[in-house]
Amino acid sequence: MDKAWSRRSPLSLELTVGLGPVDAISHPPPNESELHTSRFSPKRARDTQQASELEEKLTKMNEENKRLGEMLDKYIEENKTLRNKIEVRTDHFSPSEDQQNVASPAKRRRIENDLTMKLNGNPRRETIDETFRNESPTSQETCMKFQEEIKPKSTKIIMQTDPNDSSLVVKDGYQWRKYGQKVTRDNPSPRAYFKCSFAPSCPVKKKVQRSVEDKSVIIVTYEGEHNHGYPSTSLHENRLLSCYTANSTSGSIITVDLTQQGSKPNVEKACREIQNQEFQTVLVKQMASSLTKDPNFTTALASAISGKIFENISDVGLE
DNA sequence: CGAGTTTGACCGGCGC
DNA sequence: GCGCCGGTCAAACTCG
Ligand SMILES: [Zn+2]
Repeated sequence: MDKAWSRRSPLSLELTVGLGPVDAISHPPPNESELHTSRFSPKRARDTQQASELEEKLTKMNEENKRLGEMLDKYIEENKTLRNKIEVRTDHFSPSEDQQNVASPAKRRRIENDLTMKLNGNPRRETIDETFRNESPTSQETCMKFQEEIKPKSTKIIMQTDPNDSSLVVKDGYQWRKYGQKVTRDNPSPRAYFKCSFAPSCPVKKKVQRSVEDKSVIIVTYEGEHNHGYPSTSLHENRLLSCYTANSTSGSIITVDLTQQGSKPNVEKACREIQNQEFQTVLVKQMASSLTKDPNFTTALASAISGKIFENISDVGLE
């Protein structure tokens, strides 16, 4: 396994670098006449200086943009390589190994449960990444686990919620009707089962359960896709959901912080999250899993990132 | 009174 | 075949 990819920690995806200082953006660029028609007026020297400064800034920003683009290309390329290696490894399994690893649906479910357990018990949220990068005697099996995780058309979302809020209600933009609750074997916190309130015309279900170790973290598993729009009119909720749907086809894991849910989104926190190592790890993990399934990965990722950045910019602008 | 929630019963798949 | 477990059903209940 190529360790270079994982070793390049913390995956220096400096998403904010291209934005530069905010004032460089908020000042409108000089128009053509200001740049080129200045005569021998007293203001000329100052204008020229301003113009050259602005041009310099513009050039710098263009360079940054170019660099970001190249970085993105590089990551896409690396993830393609990664995917190829996963496929190669899978192909090299002998039939006997295959039978040992995925002999029956039950065994497959075991593997899934195993993963979920790790997920539930790991507040640092590096589950698959950690499992995947550790080269161990069972690395082939973990490779299969990775594949198992991205196979189903279900999406796991790990949400940070207010620890004081003991309910399992997640405002994701859709309306849900609870149809069951169960205490599962590996988690003392009950698991709640929800159906979309548009059922039976909409088949979507979700499971919500708190993490074993960190009860402020809840894990939401969505199954299926909605065949209708958002009933909710909340912009914030819908933005959250659009982030989810952008990734829903790839069976990826998404981390969302809902601590500020109900009030104004915490911009600084969101911004910090983008730069946060864990967030980046999750992001790149998403990139990897998205690539293995979704040819339109770049579009989805770009919209997810730009959505997050736009959210920050627009909310900062409102301050 | 209707819609949504709670909760014990039930069911099917699986391992032993 | 039996017991375990996750998932679902549906009657009873609650709330607006
Ligand atoms: Zn729906």
